[in-house]
Amino acid sequence: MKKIDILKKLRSSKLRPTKQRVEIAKFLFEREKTFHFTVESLNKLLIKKSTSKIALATIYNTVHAFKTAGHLSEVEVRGNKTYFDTNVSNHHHFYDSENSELIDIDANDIVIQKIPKAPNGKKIKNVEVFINLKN
Amino acid sequence: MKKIDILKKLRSSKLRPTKQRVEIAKFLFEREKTFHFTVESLNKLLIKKSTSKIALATIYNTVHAFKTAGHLSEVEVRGNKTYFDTNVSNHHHFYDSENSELIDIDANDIVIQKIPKAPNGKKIKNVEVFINLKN
DNA sequence: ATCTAGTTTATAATTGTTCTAAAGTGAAAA
DNA sequence: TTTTCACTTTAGAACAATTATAAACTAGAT
Ligand SMILES: [Mn+2]
Ligand SMILES: [Mn+2]
Ligand SMILES: [Zn+2]
Ligand SMILES: [Zn+2]
Repeated sequence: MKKIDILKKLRSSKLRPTKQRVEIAKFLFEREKTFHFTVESLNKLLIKKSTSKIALATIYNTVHAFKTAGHLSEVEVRGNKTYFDTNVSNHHHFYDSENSELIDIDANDIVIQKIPKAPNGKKIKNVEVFINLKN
Repeated sequence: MKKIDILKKLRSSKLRPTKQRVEIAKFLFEREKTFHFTVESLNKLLIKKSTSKIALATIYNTVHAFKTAGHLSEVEVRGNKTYFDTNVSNHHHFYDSENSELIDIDANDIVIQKIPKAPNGKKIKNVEVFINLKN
């Protein structure tokens, strides 16, 4: 994803392309593979990579804004930190608890044959599969 | 589960059956259906139910001790609170985000037909399915 | 250039959880 | 039994993740 697309992405979400947002967006979205992160890990990586310091509150604000805009999704992982995911399509995960690493699984790589029907008055929004790994 | 069994459960796990542990264990395990809770919710319910106050730190200690002993499992739910489960067998969950409620799904009620193989050097520990609900 | 709503920032506040260290207690040993 | 002591409970402090606050800053419309 090129810089011009980053600007489009922000503008189309009614997010002003500020210096901070562009820098974070470039870091998150200008990559080939899915990126899974916590705000803490993202903050550390941004400190290493860039010269200008971005306030932690801004990283929280921006990540939430991107999530609300549908550019990021939240992943459920054991622990008290929140994990985010640049892959916003419907997909599944391996979870390697040794190093707290998430690995994407394409939606088509898991086929569920039998599934219970939703409780009364409820509908199924989506199905998420976690494959926990060990060594 | 009767009181005598609670005492056995504690003793067999090398946990002294103190007043507090017995009270918490009775509350958690003397019921028909699975119970999903957070430490916060458990604390509130214990305050309502019982006369003698149990320190919050004791509830944390006890819940962790029960988890370590294999009497409770931890469930992954979106959010920053940790959820526990009196069902320690391999099973799945509906998750109703409207009211943050978990509902058990028996392991046999979900059949997975196709599953990717674990990454190099890793093995599959277990597979957890979450069915997110909407209204 | 001016204006203003949106944004960033440092810092405080809040929330969930763990730590600490002093007081209390279950149960084994005397 | 009484004694003893490792285990347990407890209040409160500490810590970690996140959110709120409010003042300074800025993108972009006019
Ligand atoms: Mn989580
Ligand atoms: Mn969680
Ligand atoms: Zn992913
Ligand atoms: Zn359950």
